[in-house]
Amino acid sequence: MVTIKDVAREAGVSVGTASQALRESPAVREATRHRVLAVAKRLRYQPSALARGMVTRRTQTVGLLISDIANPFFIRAVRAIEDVAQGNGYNVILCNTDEDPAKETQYLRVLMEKRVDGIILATTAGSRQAVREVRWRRIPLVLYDRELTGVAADIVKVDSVLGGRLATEHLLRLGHRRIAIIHGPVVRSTGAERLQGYLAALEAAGVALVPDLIREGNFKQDSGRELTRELLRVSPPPTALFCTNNLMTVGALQALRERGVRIPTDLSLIGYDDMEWWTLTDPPLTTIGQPVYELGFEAMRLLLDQIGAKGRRRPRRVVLKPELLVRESGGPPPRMARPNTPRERSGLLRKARANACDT
Amino acid sequence: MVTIKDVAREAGVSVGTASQALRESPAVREATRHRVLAVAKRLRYQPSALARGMVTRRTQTVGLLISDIANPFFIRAVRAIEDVAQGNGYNVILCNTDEDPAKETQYLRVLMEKRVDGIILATTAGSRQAVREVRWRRIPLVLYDRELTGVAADIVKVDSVLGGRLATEHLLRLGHRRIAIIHGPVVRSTGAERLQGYLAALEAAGVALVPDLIREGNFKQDSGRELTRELLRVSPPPTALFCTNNLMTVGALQALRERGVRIPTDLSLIGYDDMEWWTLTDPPLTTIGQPVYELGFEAMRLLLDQIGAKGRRRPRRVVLKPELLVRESGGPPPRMARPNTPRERSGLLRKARANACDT
DNA sequence: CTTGAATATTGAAACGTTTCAAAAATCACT
DNA sequence: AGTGATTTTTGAAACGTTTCAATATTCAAG
Repeated sequence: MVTIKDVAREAGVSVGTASQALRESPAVREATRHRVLAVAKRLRYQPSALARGMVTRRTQTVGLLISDIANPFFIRAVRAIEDVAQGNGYNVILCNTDEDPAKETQYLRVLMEKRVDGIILATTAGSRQAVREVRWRRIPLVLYDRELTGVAADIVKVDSVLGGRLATEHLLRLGHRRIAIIHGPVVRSTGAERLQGYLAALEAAGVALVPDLIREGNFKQDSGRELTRELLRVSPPPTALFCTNNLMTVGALQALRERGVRIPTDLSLIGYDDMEWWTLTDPPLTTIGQPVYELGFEAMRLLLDQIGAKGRRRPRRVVLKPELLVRESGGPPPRMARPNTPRERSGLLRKARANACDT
Repeated sequence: MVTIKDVAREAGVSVGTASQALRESPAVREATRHRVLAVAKRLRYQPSALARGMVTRRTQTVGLLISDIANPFFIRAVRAIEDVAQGNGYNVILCNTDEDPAKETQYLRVLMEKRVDGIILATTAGSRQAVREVRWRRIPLVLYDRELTGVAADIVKVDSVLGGRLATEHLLRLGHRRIAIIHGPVVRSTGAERLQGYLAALEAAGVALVPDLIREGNFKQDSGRELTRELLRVSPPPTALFCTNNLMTVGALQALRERGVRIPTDLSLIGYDDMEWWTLTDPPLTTIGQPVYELGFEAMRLLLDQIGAKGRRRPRRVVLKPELLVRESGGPPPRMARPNTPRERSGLLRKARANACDT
């Protein structure tokens, strides 16, 4: 491994001068700088970020913990965060916690050991102790998307209560009263808030709650599929379903398709988060959209701000607004559309009838 | 920042002993070890990976460069690679090059500066110089998914010539003769190979090539959409389209939908790579599937093998097989269609008829 | 008790940088 | 040529670990 010592020797200068020259310090003479740079190039000198980090106490690296790398919602944020980081001379170490608090704790430890300059965290809410450690060490921290009670840190999020309300009100407006929800884990702030918005909207409309229609998923595809299957077995079945994140919505779509339930004829579906291919599904999906890029952008801005700040600032909050994106998966409830029996909605029956039609 | 010196002082031992104790070396007495560990915990001692890395010349970190983080194909590989890495005590730094050679070059430099123990690279093929540097420094390297001519390194890939042939033969078997292809950049080995498979299949079937039906995209969604629009303007239009990666296929779907082209009635579409939600599109898509998890798994195994190896081994190649996944987006070309009206299969028509039945 | 062997601990070098006070070289004036 | 000011360069400390030869301590046996 060729070190700065080799470069210095070869260029006939001291190590100190070589270091200065390589970092374009103005304190070194033009001629010397050229000589050193030439030698460095010839020897293929590559500075060690480890050594540099030790003495400068800066690594120009930030850690980014997301809870699901398969979720496009986070991926788009990664883009934004990377863009801003790159533009400011920072590298990003991306860690995927898979909604697993143990993994989150472990990654936080690794990032601290690597002496990152700051951390952006979409928490699973199960790693409070580790997060406290981060704060205790005065490592710049920005919470992303999800709150963490009891931890005073900067946060960037979307108003999920509003999101839950927008979705539910939309369904109410269409005439639905039996509205099912598959919400996320209530320990995650997003899970709790979207549910809260749903409840608030129903209450405001004077619609009674049906506990059977309220199910807690885990923000992953499988739970969306499984819980939708369960909901379809409830009697009488819901006329509308609100699925509170994108992956669970994909799962719901699978279950609905497998049961032959027509959207929105038999059931209205509203999802959460926007995805490119949701205009390609059958039918295109009505969802709650979130300003994802902005979210990531703001998170990184806040982090840089903390890194640059002298003392401790008081925590800042950035709360963005979600919006309702109406496409074609919402419609009036079945009995309002047509005066036929509730069984009408059975997928099996429909298929049977469709076949009959064909003959 | 509390260092190992503080721990040693507080525990009444030398720095050397403290170090040993913390790493559970058997050369330190039980009692001493306990004392040191207790102090470390109390002081919230956190070792510095930087300092450790300097002296051990190991960082227990590997770099993973993928070319598009929005592409589920790579994401699933990331999972596999992370799983294996984690299981062997390694961390992964994930870098997204966005199919941009400049970014790739830059990331390779950063990873070398960070002294990662190895690199897994899905190359854009535009960073040959930087990759040579990696080899020159004897940093373990595994090429992933894509070849890089002139660089002798381990590689894990899928046989894309075969993939291209399987797709094309499937369309030929359905009776198509005007088969369009949107292939990837021929500078990427995957781009070139899939095209090659397509050409070989056509030639073997004695079907003349139509240059107008052969278009080069960039593996991103936009190019899929744009090129599909162009293909639809060719006269006479193709009866089938082979889209050689998943994102371009999404783009193609958008273009087809926007033009009201029915699949497979008006046009048969075959994509590449499997995605969860491709069973949810209208219609479910026939594609070439690749053993993604295995691909990642093998890549990390090879890398660990290199890291553990003494001297230089001769490069290994792992080539996996793709498979044809037949779903519903392929059918006979329009004029060969069954005696009943081709429109029969149209999604719109189906809906209309279903509604008619209901009344 | 001694003694020699076995076990545990110490202390210093090394890893590759940056930083900065001090020394050296150069420059601009007499 | 001498002087003081200015610009360049040097050399060593520091960053926080690991490693390992050298020393110190403990143990078992006589």
